[in-house]
Amino acid sequence: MRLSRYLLPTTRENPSDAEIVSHRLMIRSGMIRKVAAGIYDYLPLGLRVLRKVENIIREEMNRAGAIELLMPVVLPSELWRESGRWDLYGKELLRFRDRGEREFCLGPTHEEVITDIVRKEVRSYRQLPLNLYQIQTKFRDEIRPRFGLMRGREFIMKDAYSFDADDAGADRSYQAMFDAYTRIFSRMGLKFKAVEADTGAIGGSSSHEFMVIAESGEDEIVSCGKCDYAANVELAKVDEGTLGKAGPDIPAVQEVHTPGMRTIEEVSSYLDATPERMIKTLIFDADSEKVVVLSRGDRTINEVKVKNYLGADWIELADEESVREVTGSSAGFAGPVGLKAKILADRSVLQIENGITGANRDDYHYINVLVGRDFDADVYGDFRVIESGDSCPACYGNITFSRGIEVGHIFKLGTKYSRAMNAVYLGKEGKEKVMVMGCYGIGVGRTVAAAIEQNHDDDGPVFPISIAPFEVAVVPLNMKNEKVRGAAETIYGGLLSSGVEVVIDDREERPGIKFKDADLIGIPFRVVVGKSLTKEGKIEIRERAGGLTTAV
RNA sequence: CGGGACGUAGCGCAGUCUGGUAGCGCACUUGCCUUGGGAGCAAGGGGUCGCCGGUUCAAGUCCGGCCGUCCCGACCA
Repeated sequence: MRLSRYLLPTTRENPSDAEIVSHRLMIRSGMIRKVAAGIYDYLPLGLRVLRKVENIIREEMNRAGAIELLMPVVLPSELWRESGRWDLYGKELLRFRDRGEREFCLGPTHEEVITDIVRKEVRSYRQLPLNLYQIQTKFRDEIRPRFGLMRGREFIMKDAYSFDADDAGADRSYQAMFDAYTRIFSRMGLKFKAVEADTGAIGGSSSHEFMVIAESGEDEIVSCGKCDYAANVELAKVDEGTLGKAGPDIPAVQEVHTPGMRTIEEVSSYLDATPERMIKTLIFDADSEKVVVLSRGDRTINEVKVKNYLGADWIELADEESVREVTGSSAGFAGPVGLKAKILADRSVLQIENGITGANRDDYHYINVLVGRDFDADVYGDFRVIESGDSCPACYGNITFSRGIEVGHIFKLGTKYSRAMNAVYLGKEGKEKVMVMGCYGIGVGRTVAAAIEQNHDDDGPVFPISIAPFEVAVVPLNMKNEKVRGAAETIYGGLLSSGVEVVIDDREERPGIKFKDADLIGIPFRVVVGKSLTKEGKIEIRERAGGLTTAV
């Protein structure tokens, strides 16, 4: 490829709307351009990197026995109604009608469609297991798209779906994908970690996220230094250790005046107590029911755990009106004493020997509150977020926290979709059985962004050769010098005919611009033809990563 | 959706407070010069100042409405 004939709109300035490195560099290097919020053009250079990533994914999926197909982007509402997700998926599902007023949506994921295919085309246990995948454009109408390709609304995703005769088979399929993902991200030169994760809107029994370790990651993960436990903090189990015992001689509950004191900090400092003595009381709307959740004042309640415990489809912190409905007071004065509601208590509450909590009356709190004596929860369990200071829930080792970018997510779906949509097969014994499913996604564009987040310097991305847009850049420094130009053309032609992905920067630009651009687009090797050729008959080969230069 | 900010040439910005016929840097075109880390000189081209309405002799600037974009939060694969 000749840069003089290529579309490579590099910029010197950072775009004003890009916050993180990968977004800035993808714009500056001319890989992508924004069309609308969360919607991007892939310019030629960006597309080349995208294709590299896709091809690695494709090779490893095929190697793992998965089969590629392609499903539509526009999906009829009927299939989504069958699974129940037409009503549950919410505003992220972009819906519209065709000229005949039939309802459609843009596909955010394809469990329904693939299950429809398989239930129609697969009849016998002899056809199982089956793993089908596609690499295709998805649309999710995100509340807040951000960071370029990191969280777009339209994005390219590899999604695979496995169908097995039984749980044991499904476990094997899951493990095969786990291994394939490990190979995929390794081949891209990424530092990553597979962590236990919540299944969210996709559902199913368990899942792992593949996290590329990077400070700019939107997810926080916890991992153990001693064993191989690693999990997303939104799901990581908390082992509370030894629980405190109620003190025997706590005086009776007493109401105290706390005018305008709503937060843990305000109340604890007003009453000269530590936050550890507060009983934090939050009201949630979960599906159509209202639930009270308690934790120690210094702990953070984990909505995901509450939601999963309740088996709810959605959950949110109750608004002022709902809080008053449940407690009779405004937010900030809620407490479990005397409350008639479903109460879930994190076990950290059991450690409080002499508690302080809201009195369910504006401007009043209770002191001397004792669990079991003054109130009792319906259940005591793990409802809080893991924090530094907690120990590993698997081995009690020390845990560390880091941030990650979720580039892949694999799920054991069980029979959630196959049962709802009647995807059955005839077993050996001639009996009809429900297929057991798994699904496996990789965000292709996000993986490119993650690779840049993890590997870059001040001048641009440092791509590993496996995903670089080109392998070699031949850079003649003076296009007017016939000798320089001729040698560069010879090298370019030679590399080209031996199958190397090579560009020649044959633009009439000065050396500085050519060097900066070569670095900015992240080409792993640069062949410089300049003065050293005319003076010593040498060219230079320079590695983008590390900057090692060799004269040849 | 709550909070905050922004919208002026392809990009980055000034001008808006205090109304008077739109400017700077980069990029682009032409010429000269230069060729080892985003050179220099000269001459050019490029703008419905986000949109609609209002106030005014006069609106990029003041007022109202709308749209778009970004950040924080909530939410989310």
